[in-house]
Amino acid sequence: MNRARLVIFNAALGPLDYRVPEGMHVEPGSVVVAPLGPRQIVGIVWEAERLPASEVPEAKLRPLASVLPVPPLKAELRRLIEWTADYYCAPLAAVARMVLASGGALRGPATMTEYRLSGGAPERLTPQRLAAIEALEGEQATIRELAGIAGVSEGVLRGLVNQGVLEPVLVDCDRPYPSARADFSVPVLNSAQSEASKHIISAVEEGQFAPFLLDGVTGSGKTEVYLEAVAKSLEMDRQTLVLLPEIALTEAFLRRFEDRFGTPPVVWHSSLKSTERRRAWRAIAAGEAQVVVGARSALFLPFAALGLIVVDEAHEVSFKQDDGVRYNARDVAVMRARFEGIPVVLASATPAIESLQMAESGVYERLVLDDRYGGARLPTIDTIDLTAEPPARGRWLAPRLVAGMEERLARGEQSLLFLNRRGYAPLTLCRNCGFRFQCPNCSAWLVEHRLSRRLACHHCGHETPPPPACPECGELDCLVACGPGVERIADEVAEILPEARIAVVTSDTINTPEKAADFVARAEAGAIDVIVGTQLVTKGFHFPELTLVGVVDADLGLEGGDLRAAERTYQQVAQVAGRAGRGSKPGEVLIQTRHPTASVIAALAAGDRDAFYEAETEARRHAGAPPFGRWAAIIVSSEDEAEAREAANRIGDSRPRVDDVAILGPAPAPLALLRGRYRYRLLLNARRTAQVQHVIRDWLAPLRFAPGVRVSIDIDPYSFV
DNA sequence: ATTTTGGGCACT
DNA sequence: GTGCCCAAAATT
Repeated sequence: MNRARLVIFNAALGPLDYRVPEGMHVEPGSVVVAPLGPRQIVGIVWEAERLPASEVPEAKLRPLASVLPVPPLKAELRRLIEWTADYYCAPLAAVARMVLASGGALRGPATMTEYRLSGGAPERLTPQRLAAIEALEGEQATIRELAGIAGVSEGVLRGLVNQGVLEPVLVDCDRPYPSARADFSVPVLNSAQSEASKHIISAVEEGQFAPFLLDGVTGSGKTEVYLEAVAKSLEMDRQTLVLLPEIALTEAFLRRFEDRFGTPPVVWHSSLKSTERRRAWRAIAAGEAQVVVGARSALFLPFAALGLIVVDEAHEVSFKQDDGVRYNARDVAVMRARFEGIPVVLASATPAIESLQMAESGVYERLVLDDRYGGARLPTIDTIDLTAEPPARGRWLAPRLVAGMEERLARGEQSLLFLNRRGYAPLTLCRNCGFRFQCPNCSAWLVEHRLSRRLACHHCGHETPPPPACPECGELDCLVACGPGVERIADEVAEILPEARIAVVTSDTINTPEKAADFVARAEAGAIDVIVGTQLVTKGFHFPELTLVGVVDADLGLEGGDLRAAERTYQQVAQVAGRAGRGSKPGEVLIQTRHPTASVIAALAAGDRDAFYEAETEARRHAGAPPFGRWAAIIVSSEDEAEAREAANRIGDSRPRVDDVAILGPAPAPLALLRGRYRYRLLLNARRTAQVQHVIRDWLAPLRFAPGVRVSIDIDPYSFV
């Protein structure tokens, strides 16, 4: 009898054995439907031959129900799933589910009915019918489309269908994507660019695992470099995956891609509609999608013939997924490239310390672009010490920054103010009694948003309109906003420069691809004088008239004791600084800070990247932080505070003694209440060589917790909330 | 995760 | 005996 061992889509259950009925063919990777209790469930065949018949008695096996009409998952992808589950301590089923993210695609081709002329003649030839028959010669489309082509009503055509003049044709709804052409518009690269791209291109030709760190200053033309490698991959009929951190602002990238290859790439992100998702998924699995540009979830797509992976802005924190399976797409991308035997390019102007370290130790090949493209110079950077040059009372912008903006406005140039804080004010309190608006579900203040007239929690989405009176003391009109957000900075700019045209760019205002495209178009056309934005504006934009960048509060990211705070601040400020002076006019960057001598700020001001990396690398080495040591977190949460604490304490009490692993906690997590769940955390700091995952698995395996208690493991954590 | 089973208990 | 609640077991 044929057995198959399945990974079924149920995170709590391990692999289960089934009987393969007579006449059904399955192989490892086949996607099948299997009975589980009273339900039918999707699973992936993990092993199909040489299965030990012993463990589960044959009589207990139920037969597989069906094989789904999709190509079996390749061994390389199954290996990636196993590695990801193993490394991140996640259930195999949870990782496998990410691969089959398009439920619709599993059902196979969706069809729709189109019509074409059959050659027959209608019983009565009315003028409309005659016109339609003449107009539709050689056409095939849906009734609606044909009606448009022929200029008659759909009713006329339905009449022709009834009489057999138009015949139905079943077609696949998922139309093929237009072909990208490697030779559509070949750019002229400067010598540094062509040198770098030569390395990647020859790796694509060789078709072997080869990791690259494409390390180029902002504006140096990294995209052109890797697009030439994409062109080579296209020529070789291999697929390419380009991972981008924020899919919301990829309009500009898609346009560049289209300019280069004559057609936009296939896009993949979480807010695709189900029909788009199915079309993309099937084209990727069939090997027809040539280039896929996607968010981190695209990493687990079932490419038929992957030839190259590019991770653009590889330092970006958003590549780390922090719910469900907690994985870092940058690192998994390198593993996928290794399993597929293909090159992978990590591109960044501000690489993560971990990536630089890999390059320095020779694991990654480092390709450097030192100069800006087209002779543009890097901007001059200066700090504004807010203690010495304070803003006017009730204001947040120092006089020197204001003067700079006035100058730019007078010259018809653009300014950009960066503040990584959405909304109007991060805290609202009552002037009378001191009441502070707090989220009922999270340990966080509610952020006032004036544009949308609401108080909002940025962690759980809780929203409430601002009340006219204090909910505590009942005093009317007593609420005061504390601290600045981008909306408040925009208000301040409007007061100082009443004639300036201001754009607020945050995920609240730019929340669709259309709005993003509109913003870019207006900024390029010079219809915006001042851009006020959050991290959304730190990367990807190329506005030649933008000559002044102001960092409103460079100290913001340094608060809170996050392990990567210094690195993230450096990256954000360096990236946003890189928006200045990208055209022929020189750029200037002014960084407002209360700690101008802090090493991060000083390095930024001196434009001394190496100094920052050296200091930060030393600090990491000293702290046993990545890449010299490893961190892991165990997060315990429950809607019941006592249950969460009790579970965390039980985990803490049974901690193992391991030489190379220090275990800290449990302690309330920095966000002790998040989305209505109380959270406790244990932190592990291990030597690089320690088997942290084994330690954690062995530690937690025997423990059982109350229902409603969730224990999640975060390997290489980024977010320390 | 979801469904089934079975024990304990109150009630008839 | 029956119904009900909840915990434990099973799901191949």
